[in-house]
Amino acid sequence: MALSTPTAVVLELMTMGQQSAEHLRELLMAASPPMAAEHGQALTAEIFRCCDRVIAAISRGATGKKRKVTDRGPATCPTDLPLMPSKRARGGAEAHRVLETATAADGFVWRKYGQKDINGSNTRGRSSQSTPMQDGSQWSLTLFFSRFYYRCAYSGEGCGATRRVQQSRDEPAAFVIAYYGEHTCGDACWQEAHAAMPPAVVNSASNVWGGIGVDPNGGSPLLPLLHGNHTRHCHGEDPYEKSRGQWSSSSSSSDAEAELGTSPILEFLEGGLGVGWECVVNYLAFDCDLPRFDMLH
DNA sequence: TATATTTGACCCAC
DNA sequence: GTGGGTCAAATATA
Repeated sequence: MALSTPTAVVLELMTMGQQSAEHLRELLMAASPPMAAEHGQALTAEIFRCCDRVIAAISRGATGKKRKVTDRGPATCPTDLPLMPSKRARGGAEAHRVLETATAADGFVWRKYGQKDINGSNTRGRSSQSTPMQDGSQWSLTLFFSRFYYRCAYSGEGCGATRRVQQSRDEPAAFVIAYYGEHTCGDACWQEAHAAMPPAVVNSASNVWGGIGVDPNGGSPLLPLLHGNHTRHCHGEDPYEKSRGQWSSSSSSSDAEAELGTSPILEFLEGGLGVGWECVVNYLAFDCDLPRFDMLH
């Protein structure tokens, strides 16, 4: 079946986008004054370019290697004792809950150990749109929130502190960070983390990264730094993918296109959807809410 | 090669 | 049955 996969759907949508852009260009050439037509030509060219990039990226991704299916067999460690409190019980046992809008850095070194899509049945906190296809069927593009689980990098030394990061439903521009347990690794880990943690600063006014340092969180999302216009000016790096790397200090923000490309989805959201989507599907949405496609009819 | 991240699967509470 | 938390093999990266 041609449209049975999200990849096929994206390709179909982008092809439709190309057609629409072509139509728009024709309309602009026919009806607009020279200046507007010139502007419109540039815009449609941009749309074409974005569509091409998305299609190319998706096509590459479709042939990429896949994770091998694991055979874990039955109950791996039936004798394992729970290291954490009861899963459900932890919901009311969190030690600290923070609404972060500036930075997720808290000075500790965290290691990501899991990620889950949350509240798939909850319409609040996600966005969706229906997309009629050329074959008459209709698909909905649904954005789910994901929740990220981190534990202290010193968990191997007995530190039982964990952290849970989730996009705020009430305030999508913020992250709710919940802390569980206490750091038993002492001041050492905190100080060590701070020693290697230059302040991460984003000049939101100019949309240029500045004073960028090493991500101290070992994978924790600094996503609140990446909102809004930053989606097009982050040097083309996926903040999650680069969790172990260094934040780019380049100021060539306008050159994002040339440096994008680590992820088809990233390209899709960075360029393919264009400015109109920028405020909605920023990095926050990019990695927390990978688009999903559900058949309506 | 070591280390960190990703992600499918498992387990458990509700 | 479903949602959420965690595990651990596979994979990526330095």
